[in-house]
Amino acid sequence: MFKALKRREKLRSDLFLAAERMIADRGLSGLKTRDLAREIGCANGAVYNLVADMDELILRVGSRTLHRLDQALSAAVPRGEAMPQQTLVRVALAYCDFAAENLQLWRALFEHRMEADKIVPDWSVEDQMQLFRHIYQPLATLFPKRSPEELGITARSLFSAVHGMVALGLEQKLVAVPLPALREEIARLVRAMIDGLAAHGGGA
Amino acid sequence: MFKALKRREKLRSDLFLAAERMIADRGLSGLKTRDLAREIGCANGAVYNLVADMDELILRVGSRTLHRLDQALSAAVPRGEAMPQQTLVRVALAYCDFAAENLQLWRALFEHRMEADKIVPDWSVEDQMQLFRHIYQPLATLFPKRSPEELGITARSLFSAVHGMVALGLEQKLVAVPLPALREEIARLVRAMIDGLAAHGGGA
DNA sequence: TGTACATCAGTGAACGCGCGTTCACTGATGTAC
DNA sequence: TGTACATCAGTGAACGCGCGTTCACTGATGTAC
Repeated sequence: MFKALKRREKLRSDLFLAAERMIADRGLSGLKTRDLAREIGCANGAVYNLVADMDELILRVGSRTLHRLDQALSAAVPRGEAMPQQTLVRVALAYCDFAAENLQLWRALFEHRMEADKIVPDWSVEDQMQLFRHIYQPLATLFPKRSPEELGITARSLFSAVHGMVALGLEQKLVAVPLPALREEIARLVRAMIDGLAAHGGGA
Repeated sequence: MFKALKRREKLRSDLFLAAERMIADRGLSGLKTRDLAREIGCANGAVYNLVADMDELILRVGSRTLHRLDQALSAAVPRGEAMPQQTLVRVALAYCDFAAENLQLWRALFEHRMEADKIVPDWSVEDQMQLFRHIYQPLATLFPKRSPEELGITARSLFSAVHGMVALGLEQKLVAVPLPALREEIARLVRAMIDGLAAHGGGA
């Protein structure tokens, strides 16, 4: 009974690792149940003893990716960094770097869509919320007078803009921008947005 | 012979219109050959007399969308607008509005991926290039000293950032931002980026 | 320790569905004489 | 004007592939007595 439980756990984590590797190598659309089963050494039906369906599996991998991203963003800001502007620039660049180094896994976070009726589990939503603090907190120190709602919107705008630049920058379609140039552009964007906010305030 | 040609032309444009409506209603993944055939009143095999395959059809619809976008952006700038900053803000907002009003068609532009080996036809690439002038030209008047390469990168950055805000803003996931607020944020972003550029120059 | 029984992970063939694309055939239209 | 023939758009059934998911069955593991 002990052994059985252990085995089950082992197989389960093997499954997650295999799925992660498969997405990283071949993209989200390259993830196939039969390949996974072969990879972890079991019949393809057995996958459904470990996981309810593919959606759950993808969300689990996504969760791992988000955690690693969280760590990367934390690591990017030196302990005791006093300037929130600097922090935001560093976080944005770390985001860019993470996306570049984990291209397919990062893309999978945004590509995956659940069927409309199925609800995203709480733990998955929580993972996403957690990350927001990397933007929210520096903004809050930078603009202590602003309301949480204003800060929330600003944080979202900042993220959206940076995300857009990373997404199109890494696409390499049409005009190919080399990574260092992209990083420079992102840093410039973040500084400009912060300056703009400082100058004109949060209201209309 | 005349009649046959006419009929063929008619059917072909019916096909494009039906495809456009179908994408607008149900999204790119809701586009099915059998539905199209029924819609335009022919057998499903006949679709392949009008168009080589689905990729071509989607690109054709995309082309129409890009042209309408082009017109919308042109219309957004009053004749004789002298201030390029204003122009850029207007263009960005018009982009946002167009995306909001043509949500699925606009999404289809970015969702569609051809198989790696197939090449995108020239006329399709050309459509995309054309649009860039709405950003490039105001930037060129604003910063007459900068090289075309610098301006190209700046234009791309500006577009990416605005596009990112529109894309995530219209997604309505997690935090839902109302459209007027989104527009305000976008205007702020564009102004901030321009100011930032004016202040710090184009180099590193 | 041994026997009978229960449980449940594991198996892999088969189900089921979706859907783009092909193809042998038809029938209407146009051409040649 | 009429007849024989050629062309080619149009037909719709069938091909082919991919692939998530199910399910009747097996066999190993654990429990009861």
